Amino acid sequence: MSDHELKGLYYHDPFQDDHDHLNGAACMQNQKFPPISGSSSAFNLQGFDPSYMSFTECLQGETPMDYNSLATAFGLSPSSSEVFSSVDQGSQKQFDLGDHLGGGSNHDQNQVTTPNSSVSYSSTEAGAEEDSEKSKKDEQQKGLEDGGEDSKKVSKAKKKGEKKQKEPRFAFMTKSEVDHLEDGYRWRKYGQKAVKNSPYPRSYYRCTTQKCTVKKRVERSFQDPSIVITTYEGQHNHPLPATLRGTTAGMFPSSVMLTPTSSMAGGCSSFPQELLFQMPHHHMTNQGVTAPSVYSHQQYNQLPDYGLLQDMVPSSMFLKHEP
DNA sequence: CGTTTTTGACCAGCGC
DNA sequence: GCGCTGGTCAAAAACG
Repeated sequence: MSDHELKGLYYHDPFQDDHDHLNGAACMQNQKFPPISGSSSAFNLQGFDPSYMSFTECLQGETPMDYNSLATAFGLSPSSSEVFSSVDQGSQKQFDLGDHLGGGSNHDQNQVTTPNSSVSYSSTEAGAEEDSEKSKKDEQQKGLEDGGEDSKKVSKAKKKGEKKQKEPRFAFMTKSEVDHLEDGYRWRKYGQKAVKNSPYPRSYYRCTTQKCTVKKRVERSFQDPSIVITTYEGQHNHPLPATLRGTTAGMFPSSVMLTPTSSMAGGCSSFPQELLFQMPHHHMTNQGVTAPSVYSHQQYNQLPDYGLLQDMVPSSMFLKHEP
């Protein structure tokens, strides 16, 4: 194994956006957490505190919050193209997930980082990094309509014109036996690829609802096979399939935590169910920036104005799914 | 029989 | 230019 692998620098896919999230975070710095009217707020998970809506709810887009809120919660501003662009472009190719997942050290598992410390993250670096692969792919899709000839193979002649705007994406990790976690939506698998440096393949799913372009990628961590990494891309433009509702609502963790990626495994093990937000601290840590910290549910609730979350803008979540 | 999964092929981008 | 890689397509197979 090469050095970079050992360092876990290769886990880019699900988190290559995370860096962007980070950038998005920077963009969000002046925004407050989505002020949810009355009983709901942010994207906490249901089942724990009724005042919070479930993660699933957020995903569904049924509530006023919708994905936008979730995105916002994650530092993605649906209304901000800037954030979007920074969010979804894969400017970052490498991510030291390895540290988070397996190896990593187990430090600061219960420390609380102050908002200030995370603020330093805001320094964007790739935020304006033009449209990388994403747009290119779009081209691939749309382009080619011209050559209906033999090129029909892969080219799907998509109505060009519309410069498909970058989709917001976010990833989260789930401790689960099953790869494809039920999230309430119906997905159709459209591809599977072997993941570099990992014995586990990555599966590609698309929302089966017509006109819904949401996609998601699911792969298992090669560092910790018990962890499934799910990356959502896009925003559902429809409600949850009725048949699946209810059964999934309670599947998501009830507590929210911000955690140092390196302590993820350990942190998860101490709770029946938990949701952890992983801070995109990759290179940050190298710069001496305080590493993300773990927040208990209570701590989270106590965060004034959610300033912490706001500043930290998690790029991904860690879910522990107990079947 | 309609829908979903499987799977090999294809394409574009990137690094060398 | 070449090889590698991620993402997608689509025909065939599997499934309910």
